[in-house]
Amino acid sequence: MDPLYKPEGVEARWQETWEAEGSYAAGAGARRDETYVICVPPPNVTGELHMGHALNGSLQDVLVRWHRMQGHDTLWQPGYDHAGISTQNVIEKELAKEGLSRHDIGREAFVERTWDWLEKTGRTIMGQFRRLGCSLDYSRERFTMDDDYVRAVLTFFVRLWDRGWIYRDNRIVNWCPFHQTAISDLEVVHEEMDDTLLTIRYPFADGDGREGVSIATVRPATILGDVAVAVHPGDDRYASAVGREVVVPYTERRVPVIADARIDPEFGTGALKVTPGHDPLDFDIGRDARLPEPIVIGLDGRMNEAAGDLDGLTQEEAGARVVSWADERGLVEKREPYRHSVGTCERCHSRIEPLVSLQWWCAMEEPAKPAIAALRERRVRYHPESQHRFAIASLEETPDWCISRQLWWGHQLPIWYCPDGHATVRVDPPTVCAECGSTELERESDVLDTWFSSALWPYATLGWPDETEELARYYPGNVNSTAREIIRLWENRMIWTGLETLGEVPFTDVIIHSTVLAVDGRRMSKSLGTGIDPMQPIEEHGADATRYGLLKISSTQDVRFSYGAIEEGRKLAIKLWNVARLILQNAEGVTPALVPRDVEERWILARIDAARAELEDAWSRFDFAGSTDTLYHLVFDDFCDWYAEAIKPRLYERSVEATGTALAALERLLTLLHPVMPHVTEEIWSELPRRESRLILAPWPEPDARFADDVGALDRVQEAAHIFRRSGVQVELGSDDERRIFAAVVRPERVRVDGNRDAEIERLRKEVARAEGMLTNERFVANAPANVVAAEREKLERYRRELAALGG
RNA sequence: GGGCGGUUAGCUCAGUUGGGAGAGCACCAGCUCGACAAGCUGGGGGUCACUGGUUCGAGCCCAGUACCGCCCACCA
Repeated sequence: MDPLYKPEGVEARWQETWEAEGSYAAGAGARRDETYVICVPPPNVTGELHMGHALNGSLQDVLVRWHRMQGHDTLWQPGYDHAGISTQNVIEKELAKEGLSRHDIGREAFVERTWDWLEKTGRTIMGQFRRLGCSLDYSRERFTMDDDYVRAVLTFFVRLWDRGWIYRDNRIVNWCPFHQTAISDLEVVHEEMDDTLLTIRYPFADGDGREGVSIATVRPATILGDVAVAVHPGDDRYASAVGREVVVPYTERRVPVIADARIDPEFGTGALKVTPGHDPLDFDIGRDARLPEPIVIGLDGRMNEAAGDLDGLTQEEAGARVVSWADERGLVEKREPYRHSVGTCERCHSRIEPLVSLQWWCAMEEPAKPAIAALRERRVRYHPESQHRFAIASLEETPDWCISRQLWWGHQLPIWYCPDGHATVRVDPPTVCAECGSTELERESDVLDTWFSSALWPYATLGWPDETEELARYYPGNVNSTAREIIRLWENRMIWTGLETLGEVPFTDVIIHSTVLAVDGRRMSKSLGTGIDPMQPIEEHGADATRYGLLKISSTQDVRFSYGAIEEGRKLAIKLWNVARLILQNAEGVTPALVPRDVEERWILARIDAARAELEDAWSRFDFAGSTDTLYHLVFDDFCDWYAEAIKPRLYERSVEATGTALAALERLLTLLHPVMPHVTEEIWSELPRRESRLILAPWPEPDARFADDVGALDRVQEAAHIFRRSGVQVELGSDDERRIFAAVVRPERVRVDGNRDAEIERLRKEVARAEGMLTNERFVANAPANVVAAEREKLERYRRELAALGG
């Protein structure tokens, strides 16, 4: 064995070997009929691995490797999302470099070009997952634009259509003027912006022009689309105004003053100009009051022909014209600087234009019901619990879903129109209109929201809508793990679509993993320059160390990235490597044999078994941070500092029994570490004698009752060592074994003790006094649980013993 | 504005039915003997954010306050 552990070569070699030998494949090493299934959240096909992916990959891999070792038929499904708007954005930028727009080359060529680009440049993340050591079944990689996946998406659409949940309507949507498409609320990000809040008076139509209702606005251009002014019904200031008419500036249209309970009397003047065509709240108010919905801003974000002589102007220009018109007439009452949050497109950060347009929708009330029930009955559980409550609340208030996008990259809606406007909905292109028999059919040009296809991921990857063997075997799955912000976009939708198509929830547990923040506590983002490429620590310290470090910090909702945690992982890998060398250098010709006879042998096996139980408990609760602690102390404290030191003399004597047991103990240790640090453990495993199989497929240790009672076997020696090192007093030990271990580990002849015996006695006296105080407190003895009191008695005994040993 | 989380050693953070305040790193001292680009042993260092409450007993439970952060959100 190389005296130095060098992760870079070792890790790449095992990753290739495991994949080539089929250890990653579904069912590899299966010894039981039970299945264990996780599908990876499909990353954007254009994306690169970020720290969140790396954490999520690490923890899913722990679960997958752990279950594979338990002999389950394990499938970890990889793949990519076509990421409609995001990918189209990338290709449009490429085109722009050549001075072209998508319209210059046309839809077909654009889609062609997207595929070409993906062929050459896309799909990098699965390679990065491999480098992290993630044991996904890469042979089953799927893409949401694969032919059969497309068929699944269209089949699902038709199913929803047949259910009567799909409808088309003119409603207010978030319009991105750059991408020229509608986007969902969930794709809108709010950013703080500085604006001017204008207070403008709308004079009464039947007055002298000096009286009226004043409104507040930051978007004066939308005044052109005003159809009313609304006030709160209980607002005394405006009680007499309701029912009268006011004149809209510039357009000089007369519009009514109406009352609506959604108005906040506290804001601005307490009166709202109602622009149903360009504001979500106004839209709702307008629909309920049956007001017209004029649209004065076009799809390009500029004023349109409905804006009259302002047609073609930008909103800024039009707004300025309207304001100066009002200013000349003394209608502008106030201009205040105003900082507020404004919706922007999450991809291009253009200011979102709310406008009314004709879109396809999916009604959500009915589909959500079974999902809400499933969550309430805990057929699916979100972890942590707080996210479970959030997920239910999100489903309960899900608005109808705008599923159409005016993009070219994606799943084109399976709807064909005849010249009379009848819609025929089919998976395969129809030849005649279902209603009138016309053969002149034209397909809907819109594509589906990207999340519509991701919602089918757990079963479309298994061949649905066909009744495949895979689907029967691997659906429903077990776990899904993802980021918090994606609960509504993805998790909840997989749950309701799974119930709709297959009648079962797609998984039983959802892990909402930590958000990895930058070292300074801010979010990691490209624009802030706070992002850290996970490939960097992997190259520097190794994948094992990076996995360990990420898991260690994953305890709370938001965690700061920490190089320290990764360095700790690196230390652990090196320590493991070196202790393995110690044993293997002295194990020539010896085979592993689990025949523990001595105190320290039974003790280490008991410690390992206790750690096994702790790991199982932690991982089944999805507590990954806790498990790293267990592993670190098992290796450093128990295995190296006590067990290895205790058996060293026997190793050097080439004791076959001691060495054989050491090899067996090392095997168990490696097995427990493998899910977190697969590479270094497999590398050591491959050096063990008579080792044909791979650790990745080795059985997870069963509980071993033989050692259950031996956890405390070394207690007396450890206690004596502690006293000796602190005070220089050597305690009398009871057995030869104890004396032998004390001599081997503590090596009293080499310890120059400058510990303070008097200070130690003083410390122990205080402890004794404290324990005696508690045990003589009647209320404590009466109220405390029996085991607590017993523990306190034991402590008192021990302190007295130690005190006696010191002659105090 | 709403939801959630955080506040414990110089730093990063554990602390699972309320019962001796912990780890890693950093720092100091000693050892370094046939695994250890190091290791081992020991040590210093903390009003567990603040204020009340419940309890024999609170880092942990309850109420409130203050900061920090994340997510969500149509306040014109």
